[in-house]
Amino acid sequence: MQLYNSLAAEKQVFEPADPSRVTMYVCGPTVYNFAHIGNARPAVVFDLLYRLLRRRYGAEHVVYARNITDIDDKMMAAAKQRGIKTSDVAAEFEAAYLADMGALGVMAPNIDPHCTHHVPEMIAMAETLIAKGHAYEAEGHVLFSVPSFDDYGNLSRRSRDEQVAGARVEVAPFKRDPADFVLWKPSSDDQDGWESPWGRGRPGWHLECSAMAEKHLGDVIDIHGGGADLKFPHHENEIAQSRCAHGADAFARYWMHNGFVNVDAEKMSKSIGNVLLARDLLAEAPGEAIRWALLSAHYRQPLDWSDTLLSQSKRNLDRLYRTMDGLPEGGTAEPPAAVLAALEDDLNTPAAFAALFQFARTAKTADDRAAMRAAGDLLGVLQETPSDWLSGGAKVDPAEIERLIEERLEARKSKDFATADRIRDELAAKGVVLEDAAGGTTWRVG
RNA sequence: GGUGCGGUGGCAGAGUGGUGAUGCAGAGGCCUGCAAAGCCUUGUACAGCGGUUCGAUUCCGCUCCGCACCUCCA
Repeated sequence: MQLYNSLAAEKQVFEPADPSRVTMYVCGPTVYNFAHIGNARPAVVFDLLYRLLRRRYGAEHVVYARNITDIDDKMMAAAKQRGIKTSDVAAEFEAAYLADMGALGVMAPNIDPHCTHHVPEMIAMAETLIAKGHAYEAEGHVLFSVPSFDDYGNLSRRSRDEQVAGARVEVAPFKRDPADFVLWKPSSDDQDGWESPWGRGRPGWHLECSAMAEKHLGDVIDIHGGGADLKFPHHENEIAQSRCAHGADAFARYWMHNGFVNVDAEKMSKSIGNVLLARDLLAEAPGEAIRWALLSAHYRQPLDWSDTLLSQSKRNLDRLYRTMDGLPEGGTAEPPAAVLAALEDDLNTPAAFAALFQFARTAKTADDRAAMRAAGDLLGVLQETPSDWLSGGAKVDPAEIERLIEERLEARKSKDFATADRIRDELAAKGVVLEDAAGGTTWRVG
């Protein structure tokens, strides 16, 4: 299997350090709001990778951790505004996140570490970094000393000079170097906080992932994933923290970054008002169609979300379900080799889709149907029975449809095509499409 | 200003130094009472200008255009 490693900026053959324990960490959501379609993309992309790894190394040999960030200033602000506890905000939106991702076919990771449960580990890591001379305390803060880590900037390919020159944010006076970042910061009485050697405070965002990855996956992990925007500074800082704390020459061996989702060619943002929530999309389209749309472009490319994309995705799935519906059941098979090969080539989902369509065109047997289903298992689609999918969303009672089909059949027998066509048109107006095949008339939702 | 990514047919979107993926939409045909579905056929696609090459959409250079990131946005 080949994966594009952001750290090396090239596609590489993936070799886990230990095939009996393949480790993967992905930056999960900060649970202060409902997940939008952009949040869904990494969840879906790395879910696909998880499925591929499980297939290749065995489900019991893959450990996937995706954190829940439940300490955050935005969350505290939301809680204060609503007069509830931060933990209540977290619980509400974590549940919503899991429900929405589940509807998109995203499997639960093996581990979903919560920041609030790992504060002691974070404090310990900060202490280690101070002891090793990579961090220092200043005015209740603990800061990471960027100049103490020579490889800082390797992932994002930025030299320290450039960063300083490009800095656009006012530098806090207590920083020794403008690039230093916060590991721990003090909390006021009305803010959430934990006791620490530096007083009551809370961890910095970057430290959370390093500490949780260390605890659950070990000092060096195989794959670390996340959105492209996290490459700098978040992932750069994670590398600095973990490598300096562990004295290791690597944190994650492979770094993977997914591209952004735009909406109608514009960046999604609250000010434009074009933020698409996953739950709203799920109300109007099947989860599989949304997932298909998210996978229709290569994960490293930007994806332009639109109504057209979503409806085309639905149609693509209709086509595959129709093919499966016409095949006998009961076969067993592996996914088509071309589909698997495309996916193992850096998750080339568009090529995998193309291979699946080509396979579908010549599919004839129950085993072929099983192979399509197996490909669907890997991609996280084609999980419904074809008849359920094709009749989904019908606004007419199926029994009524059957009665009208019978009535039309009688009309056709007596060559009363006017009546036959009237019945067909009436059903079509309700979204029900009739198909006269050799074996009889079937219907589906158009 | 810095760093990185990208510009492929009506749309989406892979890929490749030489035989023009795939899906949707379009055109023609088969099938059908007519349709639908399916199948077959079809389409002046690779931003521009140079260079390397027997040959470039694919490699190199330049130009134009777009996008992202540059301290807590997936």
